[in-house]
Amino acid sequence: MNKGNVTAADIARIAGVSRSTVAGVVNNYSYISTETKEKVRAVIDQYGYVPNSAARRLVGKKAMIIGHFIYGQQLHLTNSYINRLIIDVIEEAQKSGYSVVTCIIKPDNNDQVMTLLRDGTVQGAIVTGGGPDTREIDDLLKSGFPAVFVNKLPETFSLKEYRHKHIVKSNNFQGGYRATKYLLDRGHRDIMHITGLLDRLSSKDRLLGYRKAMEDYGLTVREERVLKGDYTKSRTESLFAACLESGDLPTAIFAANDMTAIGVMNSCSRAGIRVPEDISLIGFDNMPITSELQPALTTMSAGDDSLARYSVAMLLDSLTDDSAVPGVKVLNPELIERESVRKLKSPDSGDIK
Amino acid sequence: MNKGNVTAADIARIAGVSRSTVAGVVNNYSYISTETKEKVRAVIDQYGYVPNSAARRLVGKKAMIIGHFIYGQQLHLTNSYINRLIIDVIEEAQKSGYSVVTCIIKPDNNDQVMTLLRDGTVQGAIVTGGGPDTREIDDLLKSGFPAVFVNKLPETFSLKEYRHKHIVKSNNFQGGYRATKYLLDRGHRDIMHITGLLDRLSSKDRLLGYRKAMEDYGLTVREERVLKGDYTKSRTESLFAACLESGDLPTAIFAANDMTAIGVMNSCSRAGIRVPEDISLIGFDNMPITSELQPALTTMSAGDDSLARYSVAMLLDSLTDDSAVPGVKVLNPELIERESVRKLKSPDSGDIK
DNA sequence: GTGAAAGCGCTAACAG
DNA sequence: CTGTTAGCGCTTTCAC
Repeated sequence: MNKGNVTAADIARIAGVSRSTVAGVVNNYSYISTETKEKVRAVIDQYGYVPNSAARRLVGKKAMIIGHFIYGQQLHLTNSYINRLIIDVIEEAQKSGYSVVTCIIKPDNNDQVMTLLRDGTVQGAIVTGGGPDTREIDDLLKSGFPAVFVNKLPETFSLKEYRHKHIVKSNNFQGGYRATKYLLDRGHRDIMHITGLLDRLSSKDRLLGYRKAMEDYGLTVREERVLKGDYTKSRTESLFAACLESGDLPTAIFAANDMTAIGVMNSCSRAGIRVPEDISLIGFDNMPITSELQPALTTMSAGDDSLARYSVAMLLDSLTDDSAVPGVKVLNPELIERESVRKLKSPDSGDIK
Repeated sequence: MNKGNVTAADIARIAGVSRSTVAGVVNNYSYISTETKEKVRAVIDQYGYVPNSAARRLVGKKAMIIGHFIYGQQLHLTNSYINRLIIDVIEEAQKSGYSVVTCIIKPDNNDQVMTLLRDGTVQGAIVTGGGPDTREIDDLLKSGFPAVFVNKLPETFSLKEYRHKHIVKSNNFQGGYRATKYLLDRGHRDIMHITGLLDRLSSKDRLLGYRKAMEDYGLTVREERVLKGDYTKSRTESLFAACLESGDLPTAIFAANDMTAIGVMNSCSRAGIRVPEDISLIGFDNMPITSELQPALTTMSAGDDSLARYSVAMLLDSLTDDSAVPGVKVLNPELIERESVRKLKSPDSGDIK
């Protein structure tokens, strides 16, 4: 039909009005008569006219595009909650008429990202992910550029520099605490924790939550019960193999993420140890697959789509409303109760020898 | 520092040259003297000048943005290969300096997508997903707009209308055939197939491949051995429960996707049937989780990142090179051999009673 | 080699 | 209520 290059001038000529009238119709200005609007709109529809976005942006109109910038690579391998966040952010933004360009930041593509941020393609940014910050991008984000950080504080974070930014984060301490408390409440005393990468704040916090819960129950954590993992299944399995060999098994394990929990499940299965009959297990992240496992994994949910909901909402607010007050939204992980934890009849001796 | 609104005119003034010289430096034109380039470039770097993308697009420069349009919703629930494709496409495009706006097409957001396609935001489109086509978008794609369809042929597909489009697809027939043949080669004769949604071409083809393989081995397919599933775990489990009840189990099952295979695994586990000792199992899709299961699932890979590689390559080619010949790239699924299939000593009686 | 001028398609003042 | 005019920031002839 047409090649998509119908212009406002064309419409104006065909409809017998001026170019500004066409603009008025497109932007639905109130001072255009209803009949003119209808007439022009008919022509617009007929010719499939859509205002060129570059031209409107040039004259100061918003482009309705936000950026989602994710630090880190090998996303499908680590299979973290970020996979889900990517889609949730898109769906959430679309609901408000925004589109999102999702961008994966790697050590070698800073320039590309910088350009995207500076050349006006995106109006604002959602920033996530665990990789090391790149100075250039971090610097830019420190400027007045609208951004919300999701579960990510730049390494060089200082309250002063970032005070005009929004932050959405899950409370990993609380999550670790609740997970552990859940096990404690079900009678477990000898509880092992397999950590994630401890240079990540999230892992540290989950560990801290675990320790606090144990402490609150008057239990001392034996350091052999804290296995330093890295969120991967393979590392978990080698870690756990050593534990199996020693024959000194806990009654329950709090795994720092679901992948780790899966590693434990597999190790147990191979060793003839049953979950939850012989050992109870709780994960973290609520990966979609966890509900499909046998047994279904009890785990902590960082809030599912609420991370995306809040991030997008906060960003769009700050785009629309200049007076929007930057804020910090903390989401408390929720326990998803399934089948991998068993209630003990009477608490075992725990750490008290 | 600056607010990102440094303009070419600013740079020109500061560097003491004209605006067109700045443009010449930015675009690295050969007729600018090296010293001028260096001088101007220094100023550009210092002030962090980046040409406004809207302005350059307006004068006919490409914006280096492509769209990835995905029909369908609840993507994280069905957990198909599309989740991975989304990321792979982004990474692949970024390698060539392109950014991608990923867009999920739902029944109620056609307008938004139409606009994105028509207003010049994206130069080209990659189209995927299983949902019902929307006429408006389909129409547009039928026009001269550069697009590649990945595992998706519009319902109204006709070779003539789409002959200028690129198509990347996995050969599901071949995949079904190879999966079944693998089981046959390992001595299985009584092989069940649990299908996906049969209104999807992919499911139909996988079923056809299964039938053909059986036929090539001189076996007749008993129709009770073809269970009509819908790619979900829950449906699979209810389907398989009936089968378990009857006591008439096959020696091997070819599941139309990994989720279905997982459903079978769980059902078996609950019924005390071991995989692969009692029953062999092969899936389809090579979801990341399949390697982590116990036993690790043997499955068919649609080519992992090669879908994204080919799609992006084809699209970018057709953007850069007008004379690029549209083509169809068919990817043959590959067998990922893991632990869920057992080799039978001697073929059982199969369907021959 | 470099600068001046035109114009991409749109919107926003300002006249009428 | 509608048309005219002037840019938005950039690239690109075309003179110099």
